[in-house]
Amino acid sequence: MSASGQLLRLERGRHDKQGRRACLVEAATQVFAEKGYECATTREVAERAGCSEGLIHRYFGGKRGLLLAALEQKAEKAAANAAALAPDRDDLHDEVRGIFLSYLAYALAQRDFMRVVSERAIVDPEVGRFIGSRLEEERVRLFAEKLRRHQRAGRVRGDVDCAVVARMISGLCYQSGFFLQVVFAMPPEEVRRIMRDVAQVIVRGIASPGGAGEGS
Amino acid sequence: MSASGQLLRLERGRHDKQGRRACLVEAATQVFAEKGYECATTREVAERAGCSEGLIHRYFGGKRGLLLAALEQKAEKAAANAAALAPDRDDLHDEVRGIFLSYLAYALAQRDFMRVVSERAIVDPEVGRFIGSRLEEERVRLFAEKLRRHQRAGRVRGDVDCAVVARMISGLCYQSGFFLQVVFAMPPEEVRRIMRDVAQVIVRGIASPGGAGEGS
Amino acid sequence: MSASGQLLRLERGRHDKQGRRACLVEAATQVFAEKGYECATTREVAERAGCSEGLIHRYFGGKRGLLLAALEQKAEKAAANAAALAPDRDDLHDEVRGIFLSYLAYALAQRDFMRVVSERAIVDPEVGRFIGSRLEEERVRLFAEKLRRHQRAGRVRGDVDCAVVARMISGLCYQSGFFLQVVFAMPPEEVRRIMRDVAQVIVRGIASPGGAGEGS
Amino acid sequence: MSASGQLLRLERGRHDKQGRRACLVEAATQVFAEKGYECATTREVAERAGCSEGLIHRYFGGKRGLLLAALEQKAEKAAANAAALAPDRDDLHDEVRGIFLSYLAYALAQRDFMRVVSERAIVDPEVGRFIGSRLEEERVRLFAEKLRRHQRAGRVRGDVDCAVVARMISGLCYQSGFFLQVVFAMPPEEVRRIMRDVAQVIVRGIASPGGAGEGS
DNA sequence: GATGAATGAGTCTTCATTCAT
DNA sequence: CATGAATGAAGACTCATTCAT
Repeated sequence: MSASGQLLRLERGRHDKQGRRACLVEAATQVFAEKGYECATTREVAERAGCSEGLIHRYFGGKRGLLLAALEQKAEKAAANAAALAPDRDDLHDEVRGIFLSYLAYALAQRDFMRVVSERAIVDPEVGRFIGSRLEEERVRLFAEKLRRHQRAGRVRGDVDCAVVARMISGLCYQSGFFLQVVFAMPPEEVRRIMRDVAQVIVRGIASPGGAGEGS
Repeated sequence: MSASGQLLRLERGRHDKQGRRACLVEAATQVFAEKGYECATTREVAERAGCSEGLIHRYFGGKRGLLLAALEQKAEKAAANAAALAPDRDDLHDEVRGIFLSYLAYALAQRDFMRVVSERAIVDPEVGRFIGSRLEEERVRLFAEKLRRHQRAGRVRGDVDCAVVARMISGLCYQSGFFLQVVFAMPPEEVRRIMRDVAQVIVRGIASPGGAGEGS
Repeated sequence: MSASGQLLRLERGRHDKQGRRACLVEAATQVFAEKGYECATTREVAERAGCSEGLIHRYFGGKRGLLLAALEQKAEKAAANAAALAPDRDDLHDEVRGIFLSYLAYALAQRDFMRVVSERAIVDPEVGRFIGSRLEEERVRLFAEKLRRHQRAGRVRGDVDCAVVARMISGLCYQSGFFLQVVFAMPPEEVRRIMRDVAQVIVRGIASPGGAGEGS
Repeated sequence: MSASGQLLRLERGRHDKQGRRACLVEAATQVFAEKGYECATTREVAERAGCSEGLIHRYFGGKRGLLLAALEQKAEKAAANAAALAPDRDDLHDEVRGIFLSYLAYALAQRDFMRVVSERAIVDPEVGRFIGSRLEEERVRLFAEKLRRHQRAGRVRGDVDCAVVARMISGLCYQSGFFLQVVFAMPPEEVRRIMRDVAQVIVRGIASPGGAGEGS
């Protein structure tokens, strides 16, 4: 989102711990996204934040700590944004399809930083668990809540475990949004087509028998 | 599989291009799995292969080329193994559930090398596309074939696009096998439980209306 | 001695130049002893003294000045303690042996700070000269005085230059107490045995011919 | 000795492991002596040796390993030189005085590298023990041998433990040669005067009663 | 053709010191 | 006057790659 936003700048030498931390996290998010974690240098982050390299180590304990801080901030923002991305729909099919399509767009926009997060999550177990328990769980919870609303309205079968379906949807979001589109470089329009069909299969799999879940 | 197999060894200084290449690829697969790509050193690979570092560059053009060669070998093996892992079943539910459960076991066994492949696929676009077009497509094709067999037998609705569902299944395999189990460190039994439910939802979503797709 | 004494503490922000200086010197003595001069950080000293790093520079002009101040304090204490450590004896042999043995015990107790002082004396010429002229000369003077008492009593040959012998004794104290025991890690009991013999050789070398200098 | 000798040089890129190691040890000895251990940089050592920095780490495992190697070489040379420095004398007093005076000259010549060795011996326990067991013991053994020769010739009392006196002499050598002259910056001629007197005291302390040990 | 010696560019990190508040 | 935020210079070490033998 605001990764490309205006970079906060503080005049050099100015005493402002909070501001500096924010600058550094912002600069780090940018540089990591552009260069990847390994290729990013603390020096460039410091330069872009307009402060000295030492501060990174004082405040975050090093390069890794800086990433963790950036992740933490990301998680907070993500929680706030997630709900806004796909507004509740009264049609189950619209809901599921909406989740997929909005995530596909989001993943495309965030591709660079997502690469960093994904890579680090794989390589660094602590980051992996952090992502799993903060970002992933958060999204699963949100989706489950959406599904339960439909379930209460009778649009989803009573014997469906919404948490499981939510996890399935979340996983498919990530697989299609990040892996298909970004890693495997599959054309976005093709991915969208696939996910529309996938939404239909899922909806058919969870919709109440006689129910009015199907839109198309 | 044979990652833990006996390490081929050639006497030092012996001229045997084919043998050397094989030694190096095998050693690289091991070292990459143990240390991760970045932390693995060409020196250790050469040592374990029992030859000189220079050879890695002569034969593979460097560390990256070595990984590519290891990937290529992996892809060949994977194609052979894939079919064997989940034998065809006549019950659709058994089929889908079998695919998931066998993949979960496979991912757990291959976790270390899988980490390397996934990480590199994310970081290195060429590796990403290679994995996408060789490993992923291969698996999707295999799954689609399985689904089409059920479709021809009338167990899968005629209007279902088997390729799409195959891709969905493949994505969910990877997501649950690697991300949930390995990256997010979710307990394997919990993942298995989830995927059994997921299989049911999918089957319900694609089974022929009157059909006998449901087992449990 | 009081290196392990209670650490004086002043409430933060309190204005008390004398107290602050004392706190800092005490904290510095501890930290230097524990970590060595190079590895000690002004930050830790400040933390342990309960004040800010900047004060070290304001009061002592930097890390080196802090060491100098600690040394100065040490020299004052040492002068006071030296006499007390080895009380005058009427037997020459007891006197010399007593000097050695008490120093051996002292060196063992002060090993950590002694390491710092010795190292800095070697590396920093100013510190070297300071130690030479304050600590060393002081001790030589004290020992010479002791010897002259024996000389006046006729127990030491009239043609002996007490200052020289005092310096010799002082040097042997340091060599055995610090180098043999601490640096070369020779077992203390062995060092004591050696120094008892050394005392005898010295006494025989300075005692009046017919004299009653020999005890054992 | 040859610290100021011609610096061996190999043309860059030339393959010569032995030669490179020798170059690096020699260059290190120089640079350590000039700058002190801490201030010496591996970069300068490499530059002066005419090779790349990485070699220091490959061959010696780092800066510390380089010092250890330089020390090892020093110890070998020292063993060879020691005997030559103070040739055997038939007069006991000449012998002892000769040992002192030759050491005083040696210490003055070697002052810079000696500073490094001493400092490191104090700070780094492993270096301390190395110096203690290799250099110190070697010298003590040599001196003891010299004394035993005099003892066999009846010039030294039969009840004198030559090993102890040798250690005493060795300690006084180091104390006067390095500490008095170099660390405490006492004028060399004064140190020589003191040590002549010290020699006399020692000789008087160990010479056979009726013996002809005294020269002056 | 194989070896392994040599390269050298590149990075994180540490800390005494300064100076805005 | 005390604080502690910010500085910035400096250095050891790693490793893929090259090339002399």
